[in-house]
Amino acid sequence: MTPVAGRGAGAAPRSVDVARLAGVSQKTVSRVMNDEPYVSADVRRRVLAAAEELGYRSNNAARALASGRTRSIGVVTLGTALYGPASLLMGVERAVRDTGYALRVVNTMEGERAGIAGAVDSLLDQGVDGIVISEPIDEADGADLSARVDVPVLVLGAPPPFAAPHVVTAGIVSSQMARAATEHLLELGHTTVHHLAGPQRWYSARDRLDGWREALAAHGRAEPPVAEGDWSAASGYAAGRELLADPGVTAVFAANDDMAIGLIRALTEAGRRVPEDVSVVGFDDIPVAAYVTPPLTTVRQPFDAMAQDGLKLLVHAIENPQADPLPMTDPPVELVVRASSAPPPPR
Amino acid sequence: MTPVAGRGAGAAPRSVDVARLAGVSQKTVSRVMNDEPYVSADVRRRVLAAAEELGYRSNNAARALASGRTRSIGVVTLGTALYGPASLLMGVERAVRDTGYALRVVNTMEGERAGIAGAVDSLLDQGVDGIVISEPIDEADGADLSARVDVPVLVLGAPPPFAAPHVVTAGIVSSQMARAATEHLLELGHTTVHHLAGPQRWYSARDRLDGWREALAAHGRAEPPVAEGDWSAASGYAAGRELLADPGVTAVFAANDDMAIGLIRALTEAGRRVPEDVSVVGFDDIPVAAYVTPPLTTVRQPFDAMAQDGLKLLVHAIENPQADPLPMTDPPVELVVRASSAPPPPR
DNA sequence: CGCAGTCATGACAGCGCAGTCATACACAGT
DNA sequence: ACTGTGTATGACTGCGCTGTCATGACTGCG
Repeated sequence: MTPVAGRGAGAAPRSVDVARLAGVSQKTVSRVMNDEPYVSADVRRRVLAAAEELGYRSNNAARALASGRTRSIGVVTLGTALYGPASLLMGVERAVRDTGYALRVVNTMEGERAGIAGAVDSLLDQGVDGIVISEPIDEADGADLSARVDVPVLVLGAPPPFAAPHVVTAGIVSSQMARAATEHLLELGHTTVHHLAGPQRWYSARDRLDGWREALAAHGRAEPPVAEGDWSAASGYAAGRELLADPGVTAVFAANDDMAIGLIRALTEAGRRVPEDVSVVGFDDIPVAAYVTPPLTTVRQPFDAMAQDGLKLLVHAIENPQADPLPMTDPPVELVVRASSAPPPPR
Repeated sequence: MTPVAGRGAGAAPRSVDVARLAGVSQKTVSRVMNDEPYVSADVRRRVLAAAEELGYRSNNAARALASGRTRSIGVVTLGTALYGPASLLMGVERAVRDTGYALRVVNTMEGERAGIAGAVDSLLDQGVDGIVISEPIDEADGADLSARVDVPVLVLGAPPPFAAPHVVTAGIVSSQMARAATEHLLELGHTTVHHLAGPQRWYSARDRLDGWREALAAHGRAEPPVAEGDWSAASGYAAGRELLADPGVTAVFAANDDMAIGLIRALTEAGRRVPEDVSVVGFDDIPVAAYVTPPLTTVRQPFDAMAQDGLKLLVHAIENPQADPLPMTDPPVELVVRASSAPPPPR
């Protein structure tokens, strides 16, 4: 650094500058800024006034260096604008901010070079205090990640793709709700329910598939062949075209709303009415689900609550390194019944 | 810090540790890590090997403190999972990562305590090198923000709500495309086009309103009353119910796809066919737009390209503080014509 | 051969804060 | 009065890195 005497007028004020102005020591300024005890009301007032006057902001880098904590949490997302992941990310942001931490974000596209492990690595480089993995997917290299991770990890979405030393998992009991959605259709009288699955690299897609299987098994129904899409409406449409070949299909549970909508489009174009001929249930309750034709029966997940609950666990793990993980509370998921599901046509 | 001799075995390795192992000075390690010139190939190799062996990561806080730059960019978003903003955020993440910077995110809900200014403030507290404001909205206190901002700001979305010292604006020429969408309907033969506007606190909503006005004016058409929604399908539905009162409505340009879908639902329920009786055009090209009934004519924005272009400007401004802003290139926006728009019914 | 110029490396200081410890004072209990 | 305990403050140091400058080795050239 250039050893400029007196520092340029443009230089940001430091805590010593505030200290000088307030007539106290630098350490006392630090105390005030961190709400530490043992500062008299008078001194606190003077310091705050001085800080205000100078427009002082504490230097985050210096604080992090001195304290060894960055007060930031990193989140790994899949970089899609899909409603589910995007909502979850927003929920995470809100929850993180509520805890007083800062949020750093790294995306990892499906099939991208380093994948989740790479994203986690880059967060560790940045020195985060904790990591949130939102909607994990199965990656060949997922498992070797645990080795270098030395901060608590929260996996939002089930089940965890790897076991790291400080991993907590939270929220998203997709399988239960997938089961409920399937049972809803069975209870309407459908002999069986087809499934339009999400991409099986996503754990949440597997989870929904499992729930569907459980429901069929519990009711003693045979398991029809599974169609797999990529979450997109286009893939739902394509799957719908194929399902048309089987005239016996009367009910389909799609792993998300976009695919359900594509599916309905394919059915409609072919003259199969929804729900009179075929019932369709989606998952996510995207904002337009209630307004498409027909309005879509679907499953609503409380993204905000899941994020909040999860972050509570994560912050607890960060701030109490030795303590046991907090117990998880299951978020209230909800089946929203609309017009797209109805009893099967009479035979 | 506890002055432990020898540092616990669990402590993260520092550059001196790497230096010792490689038999060089700590400064040389720093040179290698930063790809600085004047390091022999042999030394570089040894240093990298030593770093690998120890699992060394450079300490970001220390680097930031010493260099005065955090190599991170902050983004302020509106905290919605709406397709447009969410896509833009994903684009920003990608673009930021491509530049080698880290990304910090702060949301600001509409009507939240501190608003955009507060979000910017918290980013400045964190010490970002640059700020991206994604989809600005009008806030009473927006203007006073400029005072304390000492880093370049990129506003993604037009027009800038305030003039800060280092602001660059990029992308999103909504008004032009809104105009194109409206003209598309006029050219199909509609006498006039109604507009279902977005919330007018959003600049992008105003922008689209302006474009619609321009188109009508250019064709010498009178301006029918404007309905205003809140981007949601529900608000589009509500607006649709009101529009039904006027049997003369044959074409509506909605400021986003969600509202368009809600609108279509209201029309359909009332027995007005789309597009035979009423044409509807949306905005955004959400993933399901092509698969709703009828498939939606809409405007597609290249979010990734906008984010990339904008970030190029921002990074340029960060790294060349004195230089003039780079010129903006207009991103290729596209009108996607589908079944929801058609010529008006014969009278 | 000697000097300038380039390359390669290290010594040293200091970025701005928080942690540790010492100190000073106030008041309570004996 | 004397000790003990709690409160309020400051001096000093070091977090791990980068910037500056010094130094030495090597090159080319008159």
